[in-house]
Amino acid sequence: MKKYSHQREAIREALVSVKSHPTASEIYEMVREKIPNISLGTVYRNLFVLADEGEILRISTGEGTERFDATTGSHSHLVCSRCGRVSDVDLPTGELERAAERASGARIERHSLIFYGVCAECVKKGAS
Amino acid sequence: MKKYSHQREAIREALVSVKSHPTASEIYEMVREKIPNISLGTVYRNLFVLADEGEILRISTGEGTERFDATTGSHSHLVCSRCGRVSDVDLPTGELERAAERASGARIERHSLIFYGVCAECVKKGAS
DNA sequence: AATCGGAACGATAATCATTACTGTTTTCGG
DNA sequence: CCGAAAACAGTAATGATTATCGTTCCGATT
Repeated sequence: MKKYSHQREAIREALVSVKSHPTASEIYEMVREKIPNISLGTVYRNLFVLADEGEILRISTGEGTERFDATTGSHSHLVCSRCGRVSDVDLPTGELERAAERASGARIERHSLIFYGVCAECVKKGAS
Repeated sequence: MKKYSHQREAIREALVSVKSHPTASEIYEMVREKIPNISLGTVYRNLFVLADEGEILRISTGEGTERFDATTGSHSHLVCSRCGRVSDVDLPTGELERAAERASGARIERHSLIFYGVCAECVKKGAS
């Protein structure tokens, strides 16, 4: 049976409370303010549990570290090559999976769409 | 100045010779048959050089290890949850980047689109 | 309220892909 | 052929993620 733990709840709340897409260690630091002696392993374990339950999203940007996102609705991500931030991009991508199934004959369950470039904020600051 | 090395050429040829999407160590093993004492570091270094030059593609599937692809044309990938293989999916995705630029105001340079599911081959074998 | 088995925890060690370092070898323009 | 730049092989270091293990907590059942 699945059990409630306030560690898991604190981790989820920490993630929900930010609009950014923190790494496991960043979440670890956030949660440490509530539960100072929480273990990094616990953070990882619960992030994976939450991701399996579909409560949060795992994002692999290919830029080093895994990131997590409390927004589970279908959306894409942008990795800024200038500031490194990962932000959300709202784009209707529902058609993509069906198109890919037609093109490949596979049974597709989910997808990950990540854009790389310079975010709007960094474009505003200085030229290229 | 950039210099020619037959290690780099062997690495590129090894990658071109397969339709799969090997990891750095798999490429290392392939190249070892031609250059038995090549170093794994050399493989990594040259894969990154080739990727920077745009001669090959780096693929981060989020399933542990980085993979490489000699096919540089715009296409997507499918990661099979049954057999683990990574295969190509030909899908016109040129519109995506423009749509994302409109939605986000960013200047987008490239993107990565990865599908997760059961590949056609595994669907044929046994039911779900 | 006390009990018990399973789930989760904290601490810590182990993995393992990727990077960094170092002294030596190769490439290639002059 | 010569020398500086680039690349190499070998190896050590890094750092994120995983695994282990003895202990603690949760919650259904008495």
